[in-house]
Parts: sequence; C-alpha cells; structure tokens
Amino acid sequence: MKLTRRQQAIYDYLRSNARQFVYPPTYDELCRALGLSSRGSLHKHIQALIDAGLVEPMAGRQGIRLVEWESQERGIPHLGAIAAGRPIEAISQPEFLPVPDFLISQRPCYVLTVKGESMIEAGIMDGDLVVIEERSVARNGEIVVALINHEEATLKRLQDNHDSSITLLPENSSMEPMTYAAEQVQIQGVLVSLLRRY
Amino acid sequence: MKLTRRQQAIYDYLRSNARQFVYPPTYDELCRALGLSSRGSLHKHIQALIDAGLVEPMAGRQGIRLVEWESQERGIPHLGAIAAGRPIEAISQPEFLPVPDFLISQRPCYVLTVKGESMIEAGIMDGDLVVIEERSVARNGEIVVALINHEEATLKRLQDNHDSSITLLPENSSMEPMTYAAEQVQIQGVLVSLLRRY
DNA sequence: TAGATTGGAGAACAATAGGAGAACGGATGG
DNA sequence: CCATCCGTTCTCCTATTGTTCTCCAATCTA
Repeated sequence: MKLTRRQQAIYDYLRSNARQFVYPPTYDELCRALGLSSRGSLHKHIQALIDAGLVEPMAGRQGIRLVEWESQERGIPHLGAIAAGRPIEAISQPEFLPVPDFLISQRPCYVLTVKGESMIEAGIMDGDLVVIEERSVARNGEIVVALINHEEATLKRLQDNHDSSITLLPENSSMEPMTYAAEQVQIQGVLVSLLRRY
Repeated sequence: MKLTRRQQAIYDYLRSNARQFVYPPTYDELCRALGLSSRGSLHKHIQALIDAGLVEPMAGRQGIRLVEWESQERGIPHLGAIAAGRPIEAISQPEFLPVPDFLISQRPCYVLTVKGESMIEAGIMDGDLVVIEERSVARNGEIVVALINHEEATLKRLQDNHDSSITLLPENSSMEPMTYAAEQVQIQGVLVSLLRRY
C-alpha cells in the first residue's frame, strides 16, 4: 500500500525524531510537533501507517501511544557512505546503530561511512564511521558534510570566507583546498563524533 | 509488556538514583522523592515494574523494599588516561560508558583516554577514547597497551622481532621506534575500537 | 466542470492512566 | 501488649488520551 504525501512526511518525521521524545509521544504532542491542531486529523494518518505496518500502537491501549516500527533500540540510522566528489552512496535499507548518548547530539543524527583519505590528518581514516548532526548551517572550522552543486557530497573542514565564497579544506597535505561560491555549497550536517572498529 | 509513561519515569528514576539510597528505599521515601502522596498509587506502578521483570521485591518481606534488577548492562569502565612513557593515570572512581556491542569484543574490555600524539598517523588523536580488550598476548601489527619495565604504559603498534626482542612502533614520523627485550614488555591489552567526540 | 481524493478542524465519547486516601494485617521494638 | 512502620488492597475521582464523526477547503482527476 502506498502512502500519501503527508503520511510519508509524518512517517519520516517519526523515524528521524523518535529519539527526541524521551517517552513515546502522545497524539497531542505529535500534533504540536507537526503543527496540527486536531488529534482527529493526526489519527487518520497514523491509522494509515498502522495499516501499512510501518508503526504499531503501544500495548497499553491508551495513556501512551505509538512506537517506532523497529521500536526497541532507537538507534541512529546508518545511511551510507560518503566519498569526496560523489553523492552519498545510500544503503537501500538503513541499519540502525545503537550509538550511546554521549556520542550524539540533541538534534537528529545519522551515521556515514567515510571513504577515502581526504581527512586523514584530522584522524578520520578510510572506513571510519562518523556521526553527523543534521544541520544546514555550520560555524567556521567545523567539519561538515557539504553538498556541492547539488550532486557531490564531501566531508571537509568548513572555512567561510565572508565574501560569498566558501572554502572546503581537506586535512590531507597532498590535496588542495577548494573554493566555491556560497550558493554552490549546501551544508547537510556537522560532524559530532567518530567510531572506528579495528 | 510495555510500560506506561509514569512506569517508565519511575523506572528511570530508580535506575539513576539507586546509588543515592544507602538502603533500598521504602515506599514512603519513594513517594516523597517522586512527589506522590499516596503509597497506594506508587504500589500500582511498582507492581507493574515487578510484572515486567524490571525490579524485584527485597527478600526481607517488610521494612525494606525493592532492588534494582542487576542484569542491566553496566557498560565498559573508563579506567583513566594513557600517555606514552607514564603509568596509566587511573581515575579514582571509574565511570561506566555504555559502549555498543559492535564496538567491543567478546572478552573483557575497558576504556582509556589517549594523551599525546604518538599514534597520530594511525588516526588516534590526543583526547580520543580507545576501547581495549584485556589480553596478555597480541599478534604482530596489532596496536597494544604495553607496560615497559613494569612502570611505563604506552599505546603502540607491536612488532615481535622473533629474537626475544620486541619493537614498539609509534605512528608518528617524528618519533623513533623503541626496541626492548621481550621480558621488559608486558602486553596489557589490544585496541579494539576508538571513539571521539567533537 | 463535476466528482473523488487528500488534509485538516473541532466536537463528542468511552476508556483508562494516574492519583488520593482509607483501611487491613504482618512485623518489630520496647 | 501497645505503638509504629510498611506493604498491600480497596474504593473513588479526574484529566488525559485514543477514537469516531461531521463539516469544510484545497487539490487532483476524469
């Protein structure tokens, strides 16, 4: 069964913001978060998600509400791999990693696998997992996921030149910094932590 | 069985404040702590937690109350900091970090904070947290916590020269490998993963 | 243009989660 | 034996929550 636009939006919201709610949200809370003023309206959408098997109601029939589909471990989605100069290589079905709280921020996060050596001098190696906070603005010096010309994604240190141009600095002395017009570069997230398995 | 909001909140409270109570708390004490004025109300919630197997009543049937369910994952102990050339600088009271399963090994592990830059070319920076598997033997090429002359601890890559001598390789081109007689070097653990906060 | 679909507002309803408070009975200590 | 303390059980109450309905606007579609 196919979802309507709004149903998809609500489902996406639940998936990416499940972590924000300490306890499973009530309809009222979701309404507020989604900008609705009627529980009845929400209920129709949620019901559609339940019918589609994407969400399930809480066991205790009331007082509390629904739960994310793969409820239990509210992990961070591992969305794919990022290699300098290419779009993010998405995994078809994101895997959810149980990243501990002290390695994530308050806002929605996701995990990417780093491909390549462009940040090697910042201690970010090929194959490392990076936790990225979803954000469209960043401060100078932060390491960001940037989308260039709406197609290439890359992980670089940000340098805002304050003249409508932005320079992305690799941390690899064999690579050159690249400067772009500000409108060519979109910030997609900011590095908050790093995980590496040996 | 899933918990209601209040049950979850009470359970969270018990988990995070278990240490405050020298003796297991009475219902009255819990009521005061939780802002309740009726033991009866509390009892309903506690009973739900008992049914869910999250808490169990004290053996001594009366006078005392419930006990934290011990099976909760405690996490990995953060034992202190390791700086090349010094003993491990222990924290007086180890903090337990909830490290996810995919970042630890089957055997006992602990966490150290890395001080210094001696492994910087292996992507291990000053301030990083390293998860170490407790082990007294290691293979060539593994990164190990080694104790030298029973006093200096250091994190280095291991090279067994197979002639009763061992070389510890820093990953920093401005530092020199050090070679020791095999009996001077004790392996204390092997690096299994790395965590870094930005 | 007419009908169907989608998305939302708001009222009304039934169920219960959550709490208050009283009472009971076992245990304990003097 | 009495005074307490403490877990337990009971009844009663209320605000909140999920649910169902009806009504309406905007958009899509034939």
